[in-house]
Amino acid sequence: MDQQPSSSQHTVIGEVFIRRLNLIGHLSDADCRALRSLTGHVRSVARGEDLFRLGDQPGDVVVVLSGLLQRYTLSAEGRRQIHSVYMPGDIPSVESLHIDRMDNNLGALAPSHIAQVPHSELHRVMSACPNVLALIWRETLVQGAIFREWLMRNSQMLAHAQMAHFFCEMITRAKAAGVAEGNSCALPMTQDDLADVLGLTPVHVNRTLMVLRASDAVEFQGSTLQVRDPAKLAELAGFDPAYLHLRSASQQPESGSFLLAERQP
Amino acid sequence: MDQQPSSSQHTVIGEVFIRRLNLIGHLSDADCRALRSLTGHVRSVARGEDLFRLGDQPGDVVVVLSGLLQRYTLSAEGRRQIHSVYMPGDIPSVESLHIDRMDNNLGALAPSHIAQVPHSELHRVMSACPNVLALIWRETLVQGAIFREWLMRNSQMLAHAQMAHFFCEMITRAKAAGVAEGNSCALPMTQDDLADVLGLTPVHVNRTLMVLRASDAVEFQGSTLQVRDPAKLAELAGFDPAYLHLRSASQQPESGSFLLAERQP
DNA sequence: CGCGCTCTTGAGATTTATCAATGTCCGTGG
DNA sequence: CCACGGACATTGATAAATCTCAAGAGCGCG
Repeated sequence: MDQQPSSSQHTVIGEVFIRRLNLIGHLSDADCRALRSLTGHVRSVARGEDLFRLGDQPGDVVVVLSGLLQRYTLSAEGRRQIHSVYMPGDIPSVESLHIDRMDNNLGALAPSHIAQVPHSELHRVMSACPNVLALIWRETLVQGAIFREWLMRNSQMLAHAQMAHFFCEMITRAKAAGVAEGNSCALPMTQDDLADVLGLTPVHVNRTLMVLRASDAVEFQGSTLQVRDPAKLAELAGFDPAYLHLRSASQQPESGSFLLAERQP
Repeated sequence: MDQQPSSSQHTVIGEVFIRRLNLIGHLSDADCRALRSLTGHVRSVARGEDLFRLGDQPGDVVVVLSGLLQRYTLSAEGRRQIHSVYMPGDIPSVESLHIDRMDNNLGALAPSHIAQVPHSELHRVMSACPNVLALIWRETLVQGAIFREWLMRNSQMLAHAQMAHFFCEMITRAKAAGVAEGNSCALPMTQDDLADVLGLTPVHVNRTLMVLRASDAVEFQGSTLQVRDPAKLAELAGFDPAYLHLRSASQQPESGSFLLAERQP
């Protein structure tokens, strides 16, 4: 893994915001200019490391540059529920702008690079650009819509359909973010992690995974998700991407050069 | 049921906002004055009736004055998942301010009275009072935190613990909103509705309910929730109200006279 | 009085969990 | 270069939680 300078990286951070907000709305030139002025610092996180813990009062917003982050809680009996998985280009902790105290944890599922942007920086830009404020607010609401979909998925669907649904969401988001290659994308998480996303047992995840693999719809192995038959997968999952509120579901921007692509040769 | 005038009801609507926002933050006198200027109109909704449907583009925000609302989706196989339950004093559809298209449905679980406030009215107040904007944003984030907790509950907990958890949340929120009487509150929903909250079968809900009743911790009958042993219930549920982000968990305002209390004599 | 909605009960099927062991891959240190 | 350890994946056998189907009971309301 190459060493990242932990100094300020204005351009990179602004571009991530611009790209992400453009996926769910429209930015004016002035908005973009303001966003490019955002400053913060980049650092790397090891798998298993936490950025914020329950009860913390973060002063920064996090941006994922590479790797994979998780938002999770531990239930009373010590079981982990993963609430979200964040891929490069995502902005995990926007809601900390207006909720002071973390009611969950933010950590890394894989070695990752992130940028941290002070709240004050974002407040500065938002008060200058009402439209940016509206879109960042919308971003938090889209994340809320995803929570609802996950609730439906985990509560109402059978294991194989749940899993297919999760894979559909991941590949759709990866394509929108420009971090997919065809119908594949990096998904550096273990079967145990997947179990804690879906609320299943690792053993059952393993067996379900083999069923999906046999159906030739999708494969999840070696930290990579490969969708072999998108139509079949979507049907298994009953997947409708509307809840992601992407401006255009078919959107597929050119590869995101500003993201630190984690290539394993 | 008494007939409500469907004319503008400035005072009532403003007071609901003031009370709700004061539960999760601080309003200045100027904020309150501005909120009292909100206008909208009141109407009643029958059980089973929908206010907004998937795909709609609402122009109003809804405020619950009496009864009980649900937010729900139908899964691919036609199963209903209830994502939220809204009691008097709650503001179900705030997120429609910045998400144009509904990705779920908003309907009534019981005959209810609601007020509808045009988006333009809220935008007017929010642009005059940044603090009101921040608190309304926070309100949407708190709703997101509740989604996360429901995800954890439905994915990780056993039926009886899930149910205890839901009841804990309801009584806590009812107390905070001032619509509880001691350790009881109105909860006008059926066992089938409860099943679609918890992602269980109505049959299993019925059996689990009897277990809880026998444990003498809680009773849910005749549209009323009665918590007999709060400590035992909370322990069963592993309940920690932190995710509700109430300013003070022990807060118990005087009975909300401005809410149209639905009294069944 | 009877109909519809909700609640209750029973018996058996299905899904998923649990426990425990084995297998595989890979990096590290001797 | 090989042995070892650790993390992750796979397998088998059994148990537990929950679902399905089906029928009956209670009760409010027209």
